[in-house]
Amino acid sequence: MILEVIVDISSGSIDRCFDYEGEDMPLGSRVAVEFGKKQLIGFVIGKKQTSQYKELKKARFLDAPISSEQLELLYFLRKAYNLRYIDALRLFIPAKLRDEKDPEYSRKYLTADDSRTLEQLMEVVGTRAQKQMEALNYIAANSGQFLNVLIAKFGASAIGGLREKGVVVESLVHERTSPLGSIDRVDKRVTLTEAQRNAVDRIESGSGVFLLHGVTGSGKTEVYETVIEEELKKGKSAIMLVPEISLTPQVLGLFRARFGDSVAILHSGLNASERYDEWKRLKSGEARIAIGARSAIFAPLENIGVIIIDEEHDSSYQSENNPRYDTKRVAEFRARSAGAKLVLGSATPDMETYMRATEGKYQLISLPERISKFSLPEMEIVDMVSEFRSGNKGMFSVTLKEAIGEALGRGEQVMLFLNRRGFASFIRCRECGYIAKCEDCDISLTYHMSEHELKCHYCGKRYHEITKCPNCGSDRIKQGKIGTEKVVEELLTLFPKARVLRMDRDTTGRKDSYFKILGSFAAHEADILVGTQMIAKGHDFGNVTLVGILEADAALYFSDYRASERTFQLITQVAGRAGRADKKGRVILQTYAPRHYVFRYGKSYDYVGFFKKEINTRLVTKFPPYTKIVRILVASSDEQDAVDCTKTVYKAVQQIEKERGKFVYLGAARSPITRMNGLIRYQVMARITPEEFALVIGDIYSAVDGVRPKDGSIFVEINPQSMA
DNA sequence: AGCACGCCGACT
DNA sequence: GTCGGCGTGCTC
Repeated sequence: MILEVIVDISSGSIDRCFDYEGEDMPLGSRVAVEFGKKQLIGFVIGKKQTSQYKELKKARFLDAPISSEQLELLYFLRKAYNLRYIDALRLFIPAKLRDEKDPEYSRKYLTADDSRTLEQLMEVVGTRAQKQMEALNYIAANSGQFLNVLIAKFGASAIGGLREKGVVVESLVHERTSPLGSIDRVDKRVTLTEAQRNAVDRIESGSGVFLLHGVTGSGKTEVYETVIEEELKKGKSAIMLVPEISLTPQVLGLFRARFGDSVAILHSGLNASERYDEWKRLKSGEARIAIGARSAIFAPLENIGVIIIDEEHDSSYQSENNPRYDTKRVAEFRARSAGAKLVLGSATPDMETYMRATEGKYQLISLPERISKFSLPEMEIVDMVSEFRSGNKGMFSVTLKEAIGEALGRGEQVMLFLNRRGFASFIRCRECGYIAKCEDCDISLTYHMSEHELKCHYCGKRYHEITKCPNCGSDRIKQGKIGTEKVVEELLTLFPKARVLRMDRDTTGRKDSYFKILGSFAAHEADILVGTQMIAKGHDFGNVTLVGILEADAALYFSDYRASERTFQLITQVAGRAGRADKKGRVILQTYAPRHYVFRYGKSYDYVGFFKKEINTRLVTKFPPYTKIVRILVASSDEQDAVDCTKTVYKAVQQIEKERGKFVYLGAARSPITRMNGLIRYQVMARITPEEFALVIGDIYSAVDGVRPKDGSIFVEINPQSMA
């Protein structure tokens, strides 16, 4: 039998089948092959009787990790995102299955030789070897430790000395960092509210895609859990996706408590063998619920009954690095091909999602009421322009200062949000709140220091630098951007006794420090938490009664068409942090644009009102969901090469436009971040109506594939989440 | 991705 | 004369 095999090398020129000889085996089988002179893993995606090649090498069957349903998904991914076979295949299998030579992720573990007493061992080591003695004592006191830990602690030579002297014993230990030992299922009988019951019934009796639009605290989670339970009863399986950031131990604990061992959790904290274990439990059917961040959409489940995407508006569902894909679209495809339902849940749905719901493409289910009697906190909007005019030049308004003082006085906690996204800085007049915007796109302009120009990132239009406000003539016009450090600094001069924690990109370099900071704030080891929107999600702190948003409008002016939408999401999310149970919360929102509609609707938690207003703006300015933004990013170490490649691509896309129809916009320019990792970046931007997009995207992909920067990369992004 | 083949500059 | 640079082409 001739097998058509995709080998495990990700390269454009090898993205095709190679023929091998082998026994009959199912499609999706994993095989061992010799490719050139290398031993590789490969995947069988086709079978045939004859080959045009004479001398075929043999493929050895290993296992069959990919189902036919997943293979369908493979072809979808390939077509929709121009992915290579192997890049898509890799999504379906844990890393472990790619490198078998890696034994069992076990680590060497050293223990003191227990056939002798510690005294005897110390004698062997000798008093001269200080470091070794120290290490030996440590090992004995802790009844052993991993080799790598010991080396990090005492140095390789000291540990080497102990091993040479034979005073320690080595063993291999399979390590599990987070023991997933059996957990008993707690039969938590939740009584659903009428609205929740209704939602469950509609989902269970229907099919297709549902948008579960529920305000913060309306109990979406119970709906998800009940739906999953019902599907399990029908003998089906379920996938539930959550934003990476909300995969907290608490959330996981809740699901484990409800579903016990039938849930497999795929999160970034797992090491390769833990991930493999969870994968195997799903593959074997031992676990029938997969919970995880976006990549869990590829979980090896059969007979899927429901796919749930919580916080569906979250930007982490869009993969920004290869392989690039949009989880919601993948989920929609997978649900349809598996005959499963898809439930998208959010308090602030994505514009596109909600539009589809209004068009009847998705079924809209609303949970308008909060479960608990406590209403959402009151929002106060403080006008920073009048604050500035009346002489307060600081970053805290009088109202906020007083409120912080009061909260601290009562021993309660405060969260302060600083809206700082991306790199771009907008230009704002501090006297009147004027913002420099593009005449054509109504998007804030970005100041480019090197060229002393203002630019629109969506159409590339350039404007002269301005030093005087065109609106009021003031010269207090400058880049509006403040950092968390400055907030903390000013905070400490105002409240010297307050214990302040800061959380942003800089303080959360390591993965676990994020949880550490939140944990320490939850334990009331600090009074005030200052951070970017990172702290807006998940995590409820019972003692937080005041939330301040310092630059509530900052996100409005990032050169991004989603600016208002993101601001609305942020306000809603942040408001959910203030006040719980018995303590009434207060939200203070500082802005230079108090009359902007996002605040009007945000204040009253009126998503639908906001949506209607915003969707109209999108229609007028021709942004998604009324268009698709196609961004082709060219990166090269050589400026001229980057320019040449960009020109070639631009011309090719221009040709496509000429042949297939009219785009809303097409242009080429330097990328907003011109340099990244030593590469010069240029981009071609297009805005295309959805109908035309379907016609031309294939051609655009092939045009891009035909261009190859010498030393760099080129790729296509659809509706990029950020323009960096 | 690797690895081989292949054609031009500075060294024993 | 040779060692070695990395450009191009191939892997069933």
